[in-house]
Amino acid sequence: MGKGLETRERILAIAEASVLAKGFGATSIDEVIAEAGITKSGFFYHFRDKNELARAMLLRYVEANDQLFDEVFGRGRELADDPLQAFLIGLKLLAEVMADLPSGHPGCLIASVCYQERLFDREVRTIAANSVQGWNARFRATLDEIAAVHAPREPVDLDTVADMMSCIVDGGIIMAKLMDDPRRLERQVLAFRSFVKMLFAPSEAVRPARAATA
Amino acid sequence: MGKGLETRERILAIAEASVLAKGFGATSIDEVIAEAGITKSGFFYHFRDKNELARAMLLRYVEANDQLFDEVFGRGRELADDPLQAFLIGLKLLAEVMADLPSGHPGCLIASVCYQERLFDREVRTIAANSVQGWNARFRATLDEIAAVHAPREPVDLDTVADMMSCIVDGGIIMAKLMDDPRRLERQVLAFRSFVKMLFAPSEAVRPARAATA
DNA sequence: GCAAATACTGTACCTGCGGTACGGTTTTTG
DNA sequence: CAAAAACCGTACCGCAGGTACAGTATTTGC
Repeated sequence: MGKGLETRERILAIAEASVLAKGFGATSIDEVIAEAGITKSGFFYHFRDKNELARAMLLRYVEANDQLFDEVFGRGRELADDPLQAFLIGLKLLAEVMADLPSGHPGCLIASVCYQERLFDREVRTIAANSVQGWNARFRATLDEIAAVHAPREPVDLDTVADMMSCIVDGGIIMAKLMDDPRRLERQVLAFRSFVKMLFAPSEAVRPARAATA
Repeated sequence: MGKGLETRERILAIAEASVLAKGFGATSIDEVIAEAGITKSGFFYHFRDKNELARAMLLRYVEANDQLFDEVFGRGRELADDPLQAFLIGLKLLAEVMADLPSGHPGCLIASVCYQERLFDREVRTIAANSVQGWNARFRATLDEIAAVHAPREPVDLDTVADMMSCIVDGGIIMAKLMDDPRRLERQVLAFRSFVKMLFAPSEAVRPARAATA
């Protein structure tokens, strides 16, 4: 764990914040190195060019998100045996994490890349696409487990529901940033949770009274 | 309708495409004027600076979207008396419009602005926020009409459901662009439609058989 | 049909940034 | 203590945003 990696990490964190606030094209290397307390030469020692910076940023972002998902949905599985309940708990935890971010979610790097695709080489775009595809596959697998136990109320495509998770989060982030109200993101995640609950939970019209509320 | 407005419109269309593909910061005036077939002086005759260009682009985008929503949901109201059915028809039409775009949805300018906020003055950000707030208010009003007739199955906040509409579309656009598959956006809109349907439509468990499928 | 807006063109210039090149220096590490 | 790693300094190129301003073509109202 040399000092080099530490500097590299600092550069990536600063660059990520800048990209999420101004976009990749408008993120100036000069500003990044000024904030990181290094020189331009130092920067180019770590990254060959801006595209390599983008690649490293994306990989860092994806890894952090993977870890977060592992954490909340793993915890869900620890707390409930039923796959539906486990997923609902995970979503609740995820919503809480989103709400607890000090100054709101800083933004989704994937979305940022998506809205500036022409700035990146194919590799960067491939990383972005594959990452989201990975998350969708993960949720799809979870939904399969759920559907094996609870029959869905509406005939919806589970791939689409899995996609919806990512869509809601990305859309919620935009909404929260736009309105300067972090709770909007939390509410969107919880709304998606309601959707899943409604889709798979036994109808309250059939079994009223004390339905599961987890 | 002078020739000036025509040139102005051409500039705006070209700039919008560029901004959605590369971001505002990376959109060069030189490229825009080259494609528009005018000179730099000509550009600055129409727009004082890049920020004024951004303002005009946003207003143009918002107006076009307003028109689209008027169209599809107005048509929905023409085809059905029940507010729920009218909304569901509107959503179906919207999904069709999204799917029929020749090379997929080009992107949401609002989202683009949101991910490059630091590049714009407060006015631009205000326009973006107000526009989305306007759309949310519109959908909220529609949901109120629906809720007055059909009791929602789950106790969800209607403001959040209204927000969800914008979130799904923005998220769906990102997903579609990322995966290079326009149908993902269509499917997300239809999934939201299923959500609304499930939320307000009478339970099929209670009234099975020939439930409305519009 | 003519004057006055309108809608531009052309040229020249300043600033700042992304990026390259490369030699030198400090710091860390085996 | 030597070699590798992690930087610093400087000088330079080309492009882009933006300003300034004088001149010209085109449209429009009367």
